[in-house]
Amino acid sequence: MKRHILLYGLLAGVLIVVLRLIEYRYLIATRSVEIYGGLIAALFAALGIWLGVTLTGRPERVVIREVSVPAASTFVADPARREALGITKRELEILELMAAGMSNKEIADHIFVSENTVKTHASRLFDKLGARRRTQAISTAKSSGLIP
Amino acid sequence: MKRHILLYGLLAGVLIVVLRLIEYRYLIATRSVEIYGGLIAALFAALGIWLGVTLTGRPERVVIREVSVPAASTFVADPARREALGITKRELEILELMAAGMSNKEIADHIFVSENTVKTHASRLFDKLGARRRTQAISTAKSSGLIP
DNA sequence: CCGAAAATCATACCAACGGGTGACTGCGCA
DNA sequence: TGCGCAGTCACCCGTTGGTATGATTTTCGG
Repeated sequence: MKRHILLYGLLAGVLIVVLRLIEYRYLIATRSVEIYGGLIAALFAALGIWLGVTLTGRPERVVIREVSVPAASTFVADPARREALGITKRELEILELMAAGMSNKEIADHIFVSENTVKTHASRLFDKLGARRRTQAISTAKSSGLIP
Repeated sequence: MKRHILLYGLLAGVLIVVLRLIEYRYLIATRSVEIYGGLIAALFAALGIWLGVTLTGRPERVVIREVSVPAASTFVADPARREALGITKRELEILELMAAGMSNKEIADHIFVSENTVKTHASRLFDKLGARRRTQAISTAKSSGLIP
């Protein structure tokens, strides 16, 4: 800000000096004041525009818009959470299918294993999650960020 | 924009005319060109500043900063969804407790009714949701926006 | 005040779920 | 090569969940 004003004054002074030099050196006719005037006007107008633009800066208005981000779409399964609880990939797979509302038999048919296998996976899963029912397992897994 | 330029030119012309009139009318000494120069400089600088501010001031740059807001906290249970499926308040209550991982007995103790009552509520709920298991009911209710 | 919807409870039955135990097979790592 | 882990499967048994049917009471709008 102060630099601008100083620069402005300095330029004005230099211009005046230049004009005087021209006047004395080349003895330009007195009535050519219009030429000087126009010159000065153009120069200072340009300077003024530059100043105006520089001083006022860009009026940047920041609008903070709260956008509700669908948690499901931004969900990324990170293995860190899974391994923190000692849950294997297969167990997580069964957990997801359970959360989708499938029965043990349906899960078994879906991943091509026997129902007993699904049961043992589920049992170990409940143990690791500290759940006694599948609904409880789903609930805690959800709040742990294990599943969307 | 165009209006500004026109106004600018007009002002310049008027100023020149005024200066000439002053020059001829009062016969001001030739070497007082500095005074004229300073005058013109000041005027046009002011004009330029005004122009700069006016011209650049218009395009207000709006920066939209999207703030991610947890979707879960913005959840509001609207009765429209519930009634569209013909689900009663009590049934929704049982649904929420089911989704929290409670057993029928726990729900019964929680809302001070018998386990049989919870069972009948649950049965009707499954019927309305087209679910055969509680996990499935929770899953569909969630995707329907019935529960968070 | 009356009737429909909602809420409550019971009984019986069968399917699904969950716990416990034991066993077998690959696979990677020491 | 042996050990541990993940995955697979089986059996039994008790608990829980879900369906069907029927009944009573409460609530609420016309």
